Amino acid sequence: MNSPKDDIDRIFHALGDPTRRALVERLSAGPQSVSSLATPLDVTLTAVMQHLQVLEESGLVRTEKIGRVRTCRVEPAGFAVLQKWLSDRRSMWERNLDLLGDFLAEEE
Amino acid sequence: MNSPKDDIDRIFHALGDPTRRALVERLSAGPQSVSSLATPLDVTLTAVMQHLQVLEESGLVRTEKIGRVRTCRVEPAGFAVLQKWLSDRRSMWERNLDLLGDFLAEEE
DNA sequence: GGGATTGTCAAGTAGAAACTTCAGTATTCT
DNA sequence: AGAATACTGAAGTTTCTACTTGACAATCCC
Repeated sequence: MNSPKDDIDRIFHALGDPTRRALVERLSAGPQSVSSLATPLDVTLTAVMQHLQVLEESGLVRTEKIGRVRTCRVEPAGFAVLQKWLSDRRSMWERNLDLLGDFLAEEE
Repeated sequence: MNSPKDDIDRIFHALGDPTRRALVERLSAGPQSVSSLATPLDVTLTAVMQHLQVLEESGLVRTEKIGRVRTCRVEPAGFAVLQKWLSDRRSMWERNLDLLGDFLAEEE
């Protein structure tokens, strides 16, 4: 019962928050621990944890705890869903423009 | 003073709402009036108007009023910004994987 | 002109989301 | 063992957001 519709919902919701997007951007440069992610941000560690949980549930980020440190990294598969949504939209309106072109061509 | 950072912020925020995403998806199939967009949705016309305003401010949708009807259509340029953000992230983590590969190769 | 259609504006409300504090646990370091 | 580090969980607060209602304006149709 985990439809792709829900996936894309969670993904866009996750990226809708600027702090979470900043986390993703920093993780794109490479894996990091929770506290190193928190350091430059002016929010508490708890807040960062909550953001990471949202990101993880959306499938954009994967985390793994070893010893007492939890390492976070980007999960490319999540981004593939986003890329697909974008491509689907584009192909839709491009098809419409083509149809319009055909129509106009037949007019003359 | 309209940095690309703000652009991407508005774009992701706009798409973070499922109703707005539904509007975008339907507009991808072709231009529509506000009321025809509102009909299948179980929210008021006013709510749809508010969503469209957010979408327009984000640059994802363009609207034009002729007579009493406002026609809405997708604005591809807005999506290009989104596509670029996505490509930038991907190229970042791909580069990192390459570097990791090089490092591992030198190990042996 | 009069009624129906289509959209706009202002103000208010309910629920969601982000963030905080604080207390607690597991792990590592000395 | 004791102190420091890194995170976890529960609970409360505040700010934001989606949505509504109701009054109003412009346009179209008969």
